[in-house]
Amino acid sequence: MGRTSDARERLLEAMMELIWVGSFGSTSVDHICERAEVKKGSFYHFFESKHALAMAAIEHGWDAFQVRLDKAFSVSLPPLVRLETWIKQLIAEQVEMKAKHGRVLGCPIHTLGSEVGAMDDIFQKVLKGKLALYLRYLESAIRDAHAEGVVQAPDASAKAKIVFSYSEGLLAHARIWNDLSILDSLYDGVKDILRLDNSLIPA
Amino acid sequence: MGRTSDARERLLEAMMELIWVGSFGSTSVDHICERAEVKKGSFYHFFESKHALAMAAIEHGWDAFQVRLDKAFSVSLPPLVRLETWIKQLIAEQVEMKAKHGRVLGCPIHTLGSEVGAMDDIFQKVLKGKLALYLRYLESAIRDAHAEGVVQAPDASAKAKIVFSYSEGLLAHARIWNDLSILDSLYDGVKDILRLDNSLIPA
DNA sequence: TTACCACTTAACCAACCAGTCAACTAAACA
DNA sequence: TGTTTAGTTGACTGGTTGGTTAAGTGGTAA
Repeated sequence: MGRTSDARERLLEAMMELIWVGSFGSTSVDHICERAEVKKGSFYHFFESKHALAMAAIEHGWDAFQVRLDKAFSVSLPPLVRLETWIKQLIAEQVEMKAKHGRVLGCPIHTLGSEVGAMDDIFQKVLKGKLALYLRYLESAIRDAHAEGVVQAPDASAKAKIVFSYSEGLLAHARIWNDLSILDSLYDGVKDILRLDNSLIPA
Repeated sequence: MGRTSDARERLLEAMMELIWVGSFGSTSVDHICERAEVKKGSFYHFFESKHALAMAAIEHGWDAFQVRLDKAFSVSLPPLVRLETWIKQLIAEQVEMKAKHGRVLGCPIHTLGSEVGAMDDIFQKVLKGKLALYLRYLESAIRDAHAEGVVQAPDASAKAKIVFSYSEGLLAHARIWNDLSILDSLYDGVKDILRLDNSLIPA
């Protein structure tokens, strides 16, 4: 009963875009509504607050992201290929966003998490959950790679955390410099951390 | 002539504190004035805008930080001791801030830089300058360590960038998790990246 | 065909935002 | 001691903030 609408989806996507390009603090409800072509009353019909929309937008964005993660880290692939695909996807996404918005955007979860700090408990809980999930993909691939003997990582969990922090740090660096070429070193950096002399892909 | 005042310094410190604990966006001129116990009129007597104060506060905070960097990375010390002192200082600072504000704050320049992205050119120029300067300390110590043969870093510049991105990523991680213990792995992580089996300090 | 209700619309609110200003105060120096 | 002037004060502005409300509109399902 009643009419249908895609305003909810348009709001989710506008919010994600604005938070990613700018920040949570710099994104106002009016801006979101304008971008989504939705009137303010409709906004509050679908979401009870700006915070609630932000949470839903992160959740929504993550779901799409996880599909790509599942593909990149498919257990059907050799572990080194998984890692290589992950890096390729990551860079491709940044290239796409730079083409779209003229800026290197980095990782939205890390950027948003840094911004709000531990100021908002519920918010932070969601972000921490996603980041922990992300880390698991890396850890599993590195553990498998170690088991195959193609990588030196007796403590796969510790190694994954290093790779993860490094990649997030580098993404933030690229965002601050607004320079895609900074990401060129990601491939070699991960190789270095994992002690791979040759290509990630075995010949 | 005319009276003197330390209101300028109080404003600089209040701004630094509020930006570091929260964010630029969440910090209002009223908050700054309240924290610094300065009336708004006085604020605009010393600084022409909130932006201008933020820039001055970063500059002011960096100057104090650089004194500690110069001490930690003193060429009089063996390169590995420099790196160890750097990590010790970094952690000590985070411990101090957590005791003071109840939160792990991470690196203010990286956090602020991520927040404003490339949206504010002048802002970003200052932040990039500081980060580039910071990187030089690491690079020099790693190059010296390699020359002494105590570290495996034929490309000291590349290695320094990895260590730097890793440390910034880890700091952001600790901020998001609001957990000091995350920083415990910094020591081992840097050792791993630099290929040091034993303690950083030679026996 | 009609009744219901999910959705839409625009006007509205109090609080807050960055920034202005003119009158005022007191410390430093001659 | 008197003059200068850097620093102080509080009231003010116009615009924006997140959020509310009440009256409508039109698609859907019975």
